[in-house]
Amino acid sequence: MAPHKAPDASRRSDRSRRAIYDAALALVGENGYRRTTIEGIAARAGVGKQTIYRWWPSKAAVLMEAFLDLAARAAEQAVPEGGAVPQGGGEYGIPDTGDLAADLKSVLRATVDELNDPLMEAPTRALTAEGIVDAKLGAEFIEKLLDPQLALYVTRLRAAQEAGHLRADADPRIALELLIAPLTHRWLLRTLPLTHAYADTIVDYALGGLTPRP
Amino acid sequence: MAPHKAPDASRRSDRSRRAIYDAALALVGENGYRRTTIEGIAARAGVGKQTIYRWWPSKAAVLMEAFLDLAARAAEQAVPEGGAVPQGGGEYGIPDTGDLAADLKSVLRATVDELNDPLMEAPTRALTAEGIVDAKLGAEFIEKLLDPQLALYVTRLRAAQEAGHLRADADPRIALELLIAPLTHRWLLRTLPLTHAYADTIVDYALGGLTPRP
Amino acid sequence: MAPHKAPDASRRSDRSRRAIYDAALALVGENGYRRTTIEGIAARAGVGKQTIYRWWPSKAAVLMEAFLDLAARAAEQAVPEGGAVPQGGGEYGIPDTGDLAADLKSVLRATVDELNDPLMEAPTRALTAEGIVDAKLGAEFIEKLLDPQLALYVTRLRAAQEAGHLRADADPRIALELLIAPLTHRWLLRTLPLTHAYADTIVDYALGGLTPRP
Amino acid sequence: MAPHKAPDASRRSDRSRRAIYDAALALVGENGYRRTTIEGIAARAGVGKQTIYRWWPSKAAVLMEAFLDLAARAAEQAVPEGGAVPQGGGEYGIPDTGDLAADLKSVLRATVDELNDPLMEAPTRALTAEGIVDAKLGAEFIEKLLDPQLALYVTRLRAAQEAGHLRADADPRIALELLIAPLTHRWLLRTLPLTHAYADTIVDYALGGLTPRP
DNA sequence: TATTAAGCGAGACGGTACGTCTAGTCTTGCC
DNA sequence: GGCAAGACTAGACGTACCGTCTCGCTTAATA
Repeated sequence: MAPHKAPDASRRSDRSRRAIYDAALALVGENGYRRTTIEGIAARAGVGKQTIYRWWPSKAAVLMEAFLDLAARAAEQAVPEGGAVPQGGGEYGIPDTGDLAADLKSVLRATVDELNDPLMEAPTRALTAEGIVDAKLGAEFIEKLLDPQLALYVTRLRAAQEAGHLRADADPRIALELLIAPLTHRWLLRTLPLTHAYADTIVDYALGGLTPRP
Repeated sequence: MAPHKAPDASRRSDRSRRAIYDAALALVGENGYRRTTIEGIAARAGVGKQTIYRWWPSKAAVLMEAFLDLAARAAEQAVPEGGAVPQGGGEYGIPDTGDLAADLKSVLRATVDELNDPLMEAPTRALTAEGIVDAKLGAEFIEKLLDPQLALYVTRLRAAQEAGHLRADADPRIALELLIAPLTHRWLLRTLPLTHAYADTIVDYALGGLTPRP
Repeated sequence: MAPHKAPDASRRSDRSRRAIYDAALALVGENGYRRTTIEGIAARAGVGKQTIYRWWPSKAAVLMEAFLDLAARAAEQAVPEGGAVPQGGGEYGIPDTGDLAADLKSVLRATVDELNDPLMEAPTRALTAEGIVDAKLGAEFIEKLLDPQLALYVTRLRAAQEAGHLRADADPRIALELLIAPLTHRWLLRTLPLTHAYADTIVDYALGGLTPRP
Repeated sequence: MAPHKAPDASRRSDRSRRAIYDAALALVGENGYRRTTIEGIAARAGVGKQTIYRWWPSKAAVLMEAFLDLAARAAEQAVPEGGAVPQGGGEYGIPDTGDLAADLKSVLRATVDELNDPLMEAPTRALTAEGIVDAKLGAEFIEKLLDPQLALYVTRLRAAQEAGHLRADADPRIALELLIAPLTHRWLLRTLPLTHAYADTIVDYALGGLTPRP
């Protein structure tokens, strides 16, 4: 079952690992995912190709880890020393001011900004596209990046239910998708511009429903 | 004046074109998009490589056209000879029985089935993923495949507005995204299973809203 | 039996072939055989690596052909237009002045000079060494380069036998080895300097024998 | 003052050294010199790569020492304890029965057998070929393996001169090459089979000369 | 007897070249 | 002039070794 003996992770060079992360992210940002090559990453990182092949199975896996590392470092910087460690990668809980609509709009607007950030765009698109085609990678992407963030919505929506601000019979997981999916849709498919106004509208429509209230 | 002389489309071999479509779809279905090569398509189609490079700018473009052709042929078969030609690729208008929720559920369930069809899955995913990364290709994908379908929703939702079944101040375009995006989200990202029940729930939530009605 | 389909030799690029010969010989001369790489040859020749791998099975084979081509071109230059084409690669018959010893000394001195020519040394050594280890290549080397030259000696020695200048019962093939082998030995193994005087002595010893004449 | 500190030979592991010899000879015999790698030798010997690099400058040097060790062990076995230790590697002096031709034939026949021994063939060819290209290694090869053997011939030939069986004006060193070189030539270049009969003929031709005796 | 310093097995590292594969261009000869 | 065929330049792929460099671990000789 294990045709290749695994390398000894305890002797792994941290310097190389970080250099590879940096090079991978930089190159994807500069040239796009397709034109980024493992040889290029190795050269830019000042690293032997084998050092990449030893630790990662594919270019996509390298980029994924680089991305996760980026998120983790961003998190560390945001919550300096011993704060209440958040669960997600980049989201630190959804505020609960008592006004569900306002709270959701605030978070979704932030998400819009994040998606529109040109620095993150190339690697995020690359990774998402890769995950769409490669189921294994996609599962990892979902598990490590997306699910933790979605869990925060579930928490907030459950609190809203307890407060009577959300229908008791609504499934928070599905409700959340009603809010998130339209943003993702516009961003991924580039159908129409992704704006704060759009985020607000989505919240209004989703919470209030589309049919006329009597 | 033009740097590359354009080929004379009138002398183009139809036999080769069809053979290339077939080979492309078959190979993507069998081996996945990544492992499908232009050389492979040419060999399978019994065609010179140059015949592909002469008429298409990229592997993705070949697949896209093959896909559109497939849809067109399916349409011709469905509406044999001189019927009212539908605008979209595979959707022939959304029924209007007067019951908006039922009509939407019926259409979205069909969409679920289509997305779950293993035959279509590989090329559709490949094309979508490619469009996510390659903006030009993505635009073509949206224009030729997605937008015509979405237009049908707009038509149906406007009719609903006129009938008073949909809020008059709701933007049909955004309303439609509330319905479609969650399905796309689950399918693309493979977060959770994509079922008829899910489609129904989405319609219910979207139309009725998430907050309690007084 | 033929796992790889052979390329079509009639469409082969002559320009590339010659460029590869030149690059191979130059690089071996400059850096030695070990440090000469196929990648290096391709780069220097301005040629894709595949063009080398398409036509030759190994670096040694490339060098061998380059060497044979060099010899052939030298031959063409030496015998301009329609002269009596010589059989060997670089030797154009051994003179027959009637004085066997003088003729042999003259030819062997020329051989000494050739072996001591620094331009030819590196590739010749490389090829010979490769042939010593690789039997197939060695056979080709012998057949195409060495045997034609040795045949000239056989011819001359037979003439000497007919003239009574060589023992009638001596095998010309073995006699020839008595003359040639000591030069080769010194050159290959670098035991002692290879000079004209040595060549003369070898001829004298071989012809006259080592035991005292009564 | 010394850029690289020399390793302390007194603490060297004899077990490793022998294991390396064995592995090197075995691998060259099995796979040939080219396909034998230092990593392979280290792995087969159960030794760290550095242990090889610490004590030898090159793969060829390892093989050379392994070869010398093999010869030495063979010698020890042949002359058990305190006998007159011979200088050469495998040759223990040339017999002097008074019949020069017979003595030389006997020794050259033994050499023929040695060269035809399939066990020794691969490493000997590899080492010789390496020495042909690498002058430094070649010099070592000559000094440690070839010259001691040739010295035995010089001794025997001088004795023959004193006994009047060899021309007084003949240079023993050159005479020896007349005898040895043809055998080496056939073996190295594989031109024709190397047999006892050939060895005999060489002795006859060399001693008696090629020209008719009056 | 404890300390220390070297050789050692192991193997990760930065590199180079391998031989293969595909991209996209160019050329030849058939239709 | 489009076409099938395929040779061409270019360059990335993933692998194999190179020679260097730690890492703990024995294993002397020293303190």
